[in-house]
Amino acid sequence: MPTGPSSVGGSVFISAAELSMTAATPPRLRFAPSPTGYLHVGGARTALFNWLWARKTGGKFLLRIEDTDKARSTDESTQAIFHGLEWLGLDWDEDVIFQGANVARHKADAERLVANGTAYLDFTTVAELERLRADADARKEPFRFDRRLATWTPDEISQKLAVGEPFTIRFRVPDGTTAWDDIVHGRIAFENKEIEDFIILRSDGTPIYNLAVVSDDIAMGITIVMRGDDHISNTPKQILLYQALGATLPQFAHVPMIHGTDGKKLSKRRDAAAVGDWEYKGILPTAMANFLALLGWSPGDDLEVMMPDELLAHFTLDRLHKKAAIFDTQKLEWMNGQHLSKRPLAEVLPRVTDALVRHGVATQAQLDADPSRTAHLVDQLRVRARTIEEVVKQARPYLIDDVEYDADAVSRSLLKDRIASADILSATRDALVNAPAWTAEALEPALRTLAESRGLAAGKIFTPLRVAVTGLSVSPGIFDVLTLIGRDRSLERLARTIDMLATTA
RNA sequence: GGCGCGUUCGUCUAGCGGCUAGGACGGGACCCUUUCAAGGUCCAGAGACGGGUUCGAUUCCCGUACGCGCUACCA
Repeated sequence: MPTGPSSVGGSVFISAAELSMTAATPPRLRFAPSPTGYLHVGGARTALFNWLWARKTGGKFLLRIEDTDKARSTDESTQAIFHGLEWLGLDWDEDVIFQGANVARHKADAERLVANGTAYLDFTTVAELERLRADADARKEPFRFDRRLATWTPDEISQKLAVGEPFTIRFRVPDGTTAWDDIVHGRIAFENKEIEDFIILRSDGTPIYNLAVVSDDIAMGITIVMRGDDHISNTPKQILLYQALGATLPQFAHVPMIHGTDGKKLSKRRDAAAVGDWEYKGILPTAMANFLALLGWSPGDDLEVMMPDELLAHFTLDRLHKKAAIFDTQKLEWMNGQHLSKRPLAEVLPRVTDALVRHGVATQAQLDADPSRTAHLVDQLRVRARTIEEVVKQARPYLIDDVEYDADAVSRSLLKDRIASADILSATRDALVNAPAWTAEALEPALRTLAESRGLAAGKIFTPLRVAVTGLSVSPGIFDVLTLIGRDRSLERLARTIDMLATTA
């Protein structure tokens, strides 16, 4: 049991210094992924919550790479995790800790536990364990390691050690109940008899997860362990280890999982579970963070679209959810549309230009040649797009000479009455050619006058014109379009469309 | 199987004993309009089930069901 504040004569004494210490000591939190794959959105969200709380309270946010599983850990995964966190804007304090570097301490801690009697040597082999497990299975009984199997006399032990017989170190789970007040769930309790004497050190001298975590969290001075609720059943084991090692317990906060649309764990195949997937799809990091935050936490009112500083301002631990949430791609995209138009242009501009170059829509040199035009184009396009990919798609006619005509737009706006369309486009072209200048201010009256003289609604002129010069039924305001595309290119596309309408059967 | 956690519209959620159960995404209709977005108005849509406690339960307690997690010399 954890030792509480000292109690003398029935009253509890906590010094004023101690009190102010607990209140004022900034928390130390950590994100501890294992580098066995991409950065999962669930992990990213756990990292985000840890980061938010550290930044909000003036505490520290540390990063620990749990690479003790040598078979599955890769350097690429480690890099992917770094990159994903950086992309989301989650910067960490102090040096990254690689768990593999601490195996000596892990081993020493295990040996300390043997020395103080809370752990013991177990010479049972893997094969023997498998046999025992199979037997229990056959009898339909739950298998739990029986401590008596590891009872050897001191003589036997020294003899086994002398011949180099391999052994693991097992933790001796005491009788009783292990409970804690979880920050998100409240009190959670486990009967110790439900927990078997678990291995903490393998026969090759390397640590098992629960030992490594506890040893490192103690060494790193972690005060709040915030992680996925799939770790709830590890927690009593870890608490027992803290106590056996004589360390102060941290607080625990178990945040809910994120599920796929089928209500099950997110799967790579169906759900784009890697944050890198969303980066590639043109989601903005602030939108991703906003969306992820809302999947396990809510500010308590109807606020949804939040910029990073607002997230920080509103975030509190007591509003963390208990319930797993389903990852809804459509809402993410809506959220991204909000951020796309609300974030400063300077922030989204480089992400869009990168995408334009990556998709071969423009070269960096071409975009840099006229920075104000590029900025204006992106600014116009971003308000009506949900993802950067959509911006890229709509940017083509402004950056590429060859217009791809959208078949649907053409048939709806031009081919219904080709004679009339050709006629109106010709008149439009004339009006544009004769306009005093190629500016919105000069072009607009010219086209409005034309519409009036023809007795047409302005839209009857604007729509075919839009399709003729962009090939799309979607675009910014037509005068922005014309100036963005330029006089020569606009007139040439008009001429070509008129030509097409006149000649094709 | 055992243990643990969870359960409000299709989805994300608000609610902290008395609500016409609110908002958002998505869906539908309309308005605005130069197309598309954005924005605005409106519509459909929910407290798993059964017991308690209470004058009164979505809200508190207990069962059941369902879902998820853990149950390795994985993390």
